[in-house]
Amino acid sequence: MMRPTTKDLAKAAGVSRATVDRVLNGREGVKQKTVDKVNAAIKELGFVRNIQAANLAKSKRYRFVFALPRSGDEFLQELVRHIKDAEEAFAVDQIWCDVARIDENDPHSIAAFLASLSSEDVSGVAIMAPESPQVRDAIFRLQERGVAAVPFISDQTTMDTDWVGIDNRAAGATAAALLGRFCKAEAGAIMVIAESMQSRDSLERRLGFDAELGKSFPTLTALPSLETYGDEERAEEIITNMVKNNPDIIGIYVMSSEARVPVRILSGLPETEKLVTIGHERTPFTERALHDGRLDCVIAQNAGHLVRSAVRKLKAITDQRSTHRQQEHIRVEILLSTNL
Amino acid sequence: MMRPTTKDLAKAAGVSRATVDRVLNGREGVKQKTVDKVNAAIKELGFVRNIQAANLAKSKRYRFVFALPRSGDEFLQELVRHIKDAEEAFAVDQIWCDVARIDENDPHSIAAFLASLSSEDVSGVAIMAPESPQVRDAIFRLQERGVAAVPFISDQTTMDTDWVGIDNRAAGATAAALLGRFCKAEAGAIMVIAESMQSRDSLERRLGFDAELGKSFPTLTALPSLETYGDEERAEEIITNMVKNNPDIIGIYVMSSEARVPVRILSGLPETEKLVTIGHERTPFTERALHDGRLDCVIAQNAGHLVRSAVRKLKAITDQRSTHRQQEHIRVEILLSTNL
DNA sequence: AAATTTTTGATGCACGTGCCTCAAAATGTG
DNA sequence: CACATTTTGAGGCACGTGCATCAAAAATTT
Repeated sequence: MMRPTTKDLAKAAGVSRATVDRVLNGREGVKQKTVDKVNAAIKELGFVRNIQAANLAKSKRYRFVFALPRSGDEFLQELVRHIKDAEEAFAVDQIWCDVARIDENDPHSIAAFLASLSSEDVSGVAIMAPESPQVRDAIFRLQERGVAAVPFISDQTTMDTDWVGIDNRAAGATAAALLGRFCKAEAGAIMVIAESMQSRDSLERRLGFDAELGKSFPTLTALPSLETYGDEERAEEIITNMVKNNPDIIGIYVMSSEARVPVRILSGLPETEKLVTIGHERTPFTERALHDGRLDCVIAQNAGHLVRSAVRKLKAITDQRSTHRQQEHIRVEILLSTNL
Repeated sequence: MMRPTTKDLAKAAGVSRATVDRVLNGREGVKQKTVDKVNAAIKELGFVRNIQAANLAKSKRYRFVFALPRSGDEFLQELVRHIKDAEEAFAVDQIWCDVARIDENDPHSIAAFLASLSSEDVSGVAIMAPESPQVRDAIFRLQERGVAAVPFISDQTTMDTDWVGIDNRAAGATAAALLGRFCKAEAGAIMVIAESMQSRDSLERRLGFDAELGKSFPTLTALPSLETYGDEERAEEIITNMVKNNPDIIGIYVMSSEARVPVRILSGLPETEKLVTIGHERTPFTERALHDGRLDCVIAQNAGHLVRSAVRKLKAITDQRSTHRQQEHIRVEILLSTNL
């Protein structure tokens, strides 16, 4: 019930507390033999450094920054809200959280922002930005300077270990599985609406979607992805066209994380009223849409979990601990009107 | 970026650190006027006690006990596994977790067990047991002795504030919604299999199930609940009978948290092979069953979340903090083979 | 006003770790 | 061997809070 302390360690290893300190904090000028002795004692006693006491001694405080895109609709607001909540919840652990807005389409400015952060005043950053060489480099240099970094929701291929977000392939496959099972018709076409197919996230969702549809529902065909580019007029035009030209549409998959515009347009078209429609992310809008039937199902990643997981990961990296993968795995959630 | 300390508080309130200490820890012999002064300063500075430092000073360690039923199959094992994991993950916070097995059907022995716990060596208990007057009383006395307590998965009506578990009504409703949508037939009967309808959990699931089925799928009828009482032979007999006598069964809802026995029996009956089947809880068995199609869907409460939520709640109570409800809300998860 | 009680202040140690200084011991070099 | 260099030890202060003790001040009673 009592954890061994550095004092116990010193006694067990037959060295002084000063030497234990040197080994624990990786300082210079200790003979390999002594290092080994201490490490052996650590193992034998099952010593775990008391981080609370260490932080107290160092007056350490954590400041974590969430770098989020400047543009975005409700889902982004949800994230910001949960970051504010987390700030409160983690206050007892001496953790501060901040939001910084970055221009997602300007890798140069993102890199510049990351370069401006010093480990003096920022312990870690959660970055939501599409991958690009500049950003990847900036993240790398950030880590070299001793600032923890995790990709947040948007993935950076190079650092998949500490990634915080869902498996987008699984998300797409889940959407397909539900669409397939919800559609009563024997055969037909599925309309797929995305914001853009440039991002890895969209591509992976589409891959997962097609794979599952082909495997489990071969009588359903997915139409080519419509890209709205976040432009409302364009969205209206291409969606209306697609509906007019494809009378055999029996289901709709809104792949983008902001479902508001597409769903609003769809509910204005009488042809799509009774079609099975699936969207992404829980927001005030999608909640309402689930209730009144404009959406039949929502595939979501829990915004609160995302934020808290990012915080825990950043803290673990800062503390030089390993994270428990299992605990930090973000689930692909399925929302119906019954389980909100 | 720097939190105010008790020193700052003392200065701001115009009193000594000793008096601040008396007020913060509710000791006797302080004039009301002085108490008010200190409280005003707390508010003004936004003072938050540094729990890490306090625990260090008190050499406080947390020991939490999970009181789980003695009998149970895979789901219980999952819980135990996650408790072991949590033990590791929370070690940095000086938290120890233990499992104690109780006889769920003997309220007297449960009460005796709870009575044996003293706040000296146990900080809190998560209790998984059906409600009964004896247990309720024992929990009450436990709390009076300064031991935190939360109902765990099985609910205790009287203390719904700190309850850790899912909304079973919503779980039942979700099962109904999915069964309804997954069944391609126009009309038919749904078989419902439970371990026992004595527990509140089962009753609430059934209530939610019937409500949603009646509301959204009026052409489907739910048959009376079959109760297996955890007896394999009995289960085989009543399930087989029910299938023989109801050729119009088109879906099956296995309501109990241990789906193994019923599903095994069902897959031995040719009549039920292609029927839509929904079960509860993620276990090695249900995962396999999802993959090979014996189960179409699983409604689950995340065992890891349950455990960690219980630990955080118990810690918050012990620290005399309020918990963030939002964060601790356990979701009704929907699992398909695509989102495991 | 004196005696008593209540309230407050001053001070110091403890918790486990980080970090510093200075001296002592061990090791290596010519 | 003497000397320089590397490695280790001893000790102490700091972090923010809890918990003592003892004396001083203030309020209350007689």
